[in-house]
Amino acid sequence: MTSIDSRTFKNQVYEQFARITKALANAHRLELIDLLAQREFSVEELAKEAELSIANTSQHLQVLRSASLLEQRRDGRHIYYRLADENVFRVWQAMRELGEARLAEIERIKNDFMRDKDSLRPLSAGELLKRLQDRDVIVLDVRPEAEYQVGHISGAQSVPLARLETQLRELPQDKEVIAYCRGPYCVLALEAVQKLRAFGFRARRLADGLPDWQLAGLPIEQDEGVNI
Amino acid sequence: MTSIDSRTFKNQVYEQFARITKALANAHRLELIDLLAQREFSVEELAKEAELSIANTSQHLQVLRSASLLEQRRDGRHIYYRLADENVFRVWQAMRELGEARLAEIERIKNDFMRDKDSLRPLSAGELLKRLQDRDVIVLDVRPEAEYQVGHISGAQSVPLARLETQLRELPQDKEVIAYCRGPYCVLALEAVQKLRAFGFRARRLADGLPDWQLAGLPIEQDEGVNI
DNA sequence: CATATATTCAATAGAATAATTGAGTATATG
DNA sequence: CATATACTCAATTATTCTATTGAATATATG
Repeated sequence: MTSIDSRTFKNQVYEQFARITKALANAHRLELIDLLAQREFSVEELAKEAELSIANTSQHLQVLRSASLLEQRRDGRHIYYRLADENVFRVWQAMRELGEARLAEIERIKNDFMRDKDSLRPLSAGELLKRLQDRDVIVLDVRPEAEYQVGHISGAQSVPLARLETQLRELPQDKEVIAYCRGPYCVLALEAVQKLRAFGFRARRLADGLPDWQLAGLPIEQDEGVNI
Repeated sequence: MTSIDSRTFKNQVYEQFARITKALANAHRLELIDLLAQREFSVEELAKEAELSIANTSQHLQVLRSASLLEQRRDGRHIYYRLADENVFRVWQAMRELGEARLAEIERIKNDFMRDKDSLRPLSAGELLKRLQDRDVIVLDVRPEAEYQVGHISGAQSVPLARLETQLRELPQDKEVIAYCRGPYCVLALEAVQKLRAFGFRARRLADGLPDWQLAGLPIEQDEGVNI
């Protein structure tokens, strides 16, 4: 029963952590994780959102699952995947911060895309929280309704992008409208802000998405009868 | 000057983040990062610590550097590498927590190795802080002295493992001795505790290493004239 | 200025990864 | 119970990654 030596120990430990980093080492899998931070999705839904083939999506999901980053459940013909642990999102969040801090390319890509789309600085979570307490703003969750139901910023109303124009008349003109969506690389809030401004509203977007808000411990609500 | 579409935008962004995750997707590179969390090291030193060939170490370092995770400086014939950003360690820390939470293998490997080596529960940082304030313990930094000089827990004394036996007589017998080292997968504190107990001291180790202590904002000191 | 040292570079071979295709499996539906 | 749906599996090909080897480069030293 002789114990392993310290080099073997280190090799084994770092090899285990590398299982996780290898599972994360792919752009599509990062996008899948970013989606799964919203709610569980079926393979089909994920394939559609990430614009991948079903078989390819399935294989990527299995890579993530075999590194223990995802769990699945079957419901009829569908198999739903979800993040196995809050720490999965924490790692992605830390990675995002590292990338934003160190990779100038990311800044450039964002600027390229946002050019002319979003002249105003997005709000931080802290700023939004304060303005919510002052009852100074209207907050719109512009993600698909299923994601709103699983959890949303307290006081936000669900206005999926597709329904935005028809619901415009219900919004008060005197308050600034803040739109938020999935996260900093989700384009829904950006598009909502553009539309709102085109119709004469003062509108800005929240810098981060719901998962960041939630992890920061800020107030959220969920629709009744929804199991997370 | 037409802006890119949102799919291209997402692909580009996630591809950038994948540059980072790909750089991290290797056990040896994770070990190098864990070492570089202590201080800057030359290629030669890193190769020796991680038990890799020089050429292989150099190539791994360049992979990390091209993902902007490391920076280097030349001093004479030596090239010293360091973490480019505190966020690099934060990512590794988040990864460690995820692995400890999700990979049962890690628990098993640690138990295998620690068996008979460390019967007592290690201290958390919070516990050590309290006991330090009560002046209730002696704290030993058992890392190589160069790492102590760059930064150490306030009040800790430098007792590199190799010098431990000769310095034993200087330690008071009436207080518990707490040893700490580089991190949870560093074996130095474990070995120190074993030795101390063999000589009749009450001894335990700190669960995490200096970088975790430092990042938590807990009190550290550094030797004069040392530039970090 | 020749030599030693520390590191990088280039070439190579073997291993692992990614996307596609088509077949296979489990569940639901008429 | 045959058929459709949702997903997984297996095989293939192209690509990328890893470690090794030996040569090349930059700096220090006698």
